[in-house]
Amino acid sequence: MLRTHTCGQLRPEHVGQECTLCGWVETIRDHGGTVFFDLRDRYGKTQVVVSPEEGQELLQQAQGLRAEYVVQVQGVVALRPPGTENPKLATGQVELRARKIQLLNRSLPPPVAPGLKELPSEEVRLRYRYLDLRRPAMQEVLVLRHRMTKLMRDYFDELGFLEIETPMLGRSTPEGARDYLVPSRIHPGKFYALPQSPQLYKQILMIAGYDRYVQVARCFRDEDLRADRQPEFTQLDLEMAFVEMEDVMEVIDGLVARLARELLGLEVSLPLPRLTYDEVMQRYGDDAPDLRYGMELQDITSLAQQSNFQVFRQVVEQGGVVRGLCVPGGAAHYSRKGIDELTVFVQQDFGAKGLAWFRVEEGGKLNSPIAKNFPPSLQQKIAQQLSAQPGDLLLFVAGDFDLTCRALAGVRKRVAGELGLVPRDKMHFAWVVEFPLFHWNDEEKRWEANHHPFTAPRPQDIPYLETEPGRCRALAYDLVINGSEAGGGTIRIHDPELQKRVFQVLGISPEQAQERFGFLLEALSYGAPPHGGIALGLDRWVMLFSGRENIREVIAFPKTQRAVDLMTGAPGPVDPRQLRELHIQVQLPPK
RNA sequence: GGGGGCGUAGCUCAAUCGGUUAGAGUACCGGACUGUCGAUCCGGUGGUUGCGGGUUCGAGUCCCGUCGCCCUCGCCA
Repeated sequence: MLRTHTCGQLRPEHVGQECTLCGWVETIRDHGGTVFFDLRDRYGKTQVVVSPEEGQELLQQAQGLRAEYVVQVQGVVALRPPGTENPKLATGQVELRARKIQLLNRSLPPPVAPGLKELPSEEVRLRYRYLDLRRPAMQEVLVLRHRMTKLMRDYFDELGFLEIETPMLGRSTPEGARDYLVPSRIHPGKFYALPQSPQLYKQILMIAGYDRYVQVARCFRDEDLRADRQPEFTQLDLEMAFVEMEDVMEVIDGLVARLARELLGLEVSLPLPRLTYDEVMQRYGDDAPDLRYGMELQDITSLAQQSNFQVFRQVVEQGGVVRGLCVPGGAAHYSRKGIDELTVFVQQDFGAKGLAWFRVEEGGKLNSPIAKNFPPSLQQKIAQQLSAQPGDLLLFVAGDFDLTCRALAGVRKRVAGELGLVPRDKMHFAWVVEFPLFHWNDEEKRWEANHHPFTAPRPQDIPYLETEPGRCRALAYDLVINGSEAGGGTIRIHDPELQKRVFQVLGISPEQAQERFGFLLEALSYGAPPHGGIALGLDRWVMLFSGRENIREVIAFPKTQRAVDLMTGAPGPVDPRQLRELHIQVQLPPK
């Protein structure tokens, strides 16, 4: 070893000991006669002192050091002179009096480093990720990620789960997200697909009798990126045989409680709340609502119908709804200009026709350019239904139910953020259950699976599978943390006949089903046990538990919004010979 | 594919209504200094204002195009 201790280790008890530290030079304080510098590694910082008594050569060597040089320092641990202790450092009681400095490596002036007072742009941080990762904030989150993953593995190990790896090179299935493809050299014109999730393999494992499977699984989806979405991400994936919904949810409840306790020191009471899909869509317009604050949605369709406001009346006549929410204290916070911005927001982002608004005055009187269309008694009823207080702002969207959900959920999130209504120190966990099994794709005029085509319907809904697909609810459960979809799972279909019926509803012909999932249908025919599972978005969990607002902050080497790795330059061109071997001809899009 | 924001020294930022030689802090280079910890003090180097075009007597500033980064809608079973 090149060192005897780490830079976070030395304490008064080490005083007098000869020791050797290795690390990166942080700030250098050169007084001409005496030189101080902080030596840093991932365990902490220790002040090194170079005195003139140790000789001119050592002093000059110290004066030649620069930020991020790598050095080995041999010296004696000493108590700092009274009054010069540094309470900001864990090692601040002591210092290392250098006797010998070995320069292990130089560094160019770093564009980003722990010693710099200003954090550079994310672009610079990503280009020099190895420097960015030296910062304590990045180390903290990677340590948290490690601890969380280990706690998860320990927890499932205790419950008898086996971690089993599944292939990265699989087969493309056209359902779901766009695949990342890998060409086959041996089979010209054929491709593997990287897994979007280990879904089919884990079902096969259940059939194979490995009744408790878990995996920290890398997944790939070639879709557009977001603040909480990377093309390559990690799931804590698990599957259990001989279980019902509640069994899987209970296992995850236990995991949530343990992680909250071990990582955050929080006690979470179990079972976690269970809400139905219909309920959250009514109350929040969002299947993953942030339940740390209120501002619930209210339906005023019948009241709107009684008004003289043509916009509302027309929408209602055409079968639409009018819904809204009450922004506490919003009347003062949102000027006319601020409300205009919200209006543009719902129009541009969600396609709403507009945003109706009222300022609430004393006695439930509503003030707004459109208030004249609402008789005083109606104004009072509206104010009453939204539990509005003077000074509040009421916002309404009219349209079909789905549109009002999306627009108002967007408004609720945005307004809560702008008014600081989100208690950022709180954590809220909840389950959302009873999702529709299918949703209607209006463009392609067909039913699509809401989760995936292997999701089991509730037994009581099976009779309506063919007649009223929209009425069928799934044995599905999403875990929502602070308004983020943090995990989702389902009970799977284990009956090949039922699976065939679902394929039929989805417009997947028996031939197509055979072609795409023949192996699964076949496997289901060889004694498949009832089974179900869940996948947790590990990156999002780390985000939520560390309070980071961006998924790139919890991934060591993330990609930009255009899916580029700024450090390596991936994706990059390849040698024509490689393409020839893969039988691939590239046709670039016309410019 | 659509909407929005940003792009000036290695890094973080400034530059009035379009007006003189594009400034500051920090880093870097040189000098001074024996208890600092964002050391301090003195001096200095450093610019294709992302790129290309246009308008103008004159463009960092206005217009068009393009590239990059971020947020977002669509998309993400």
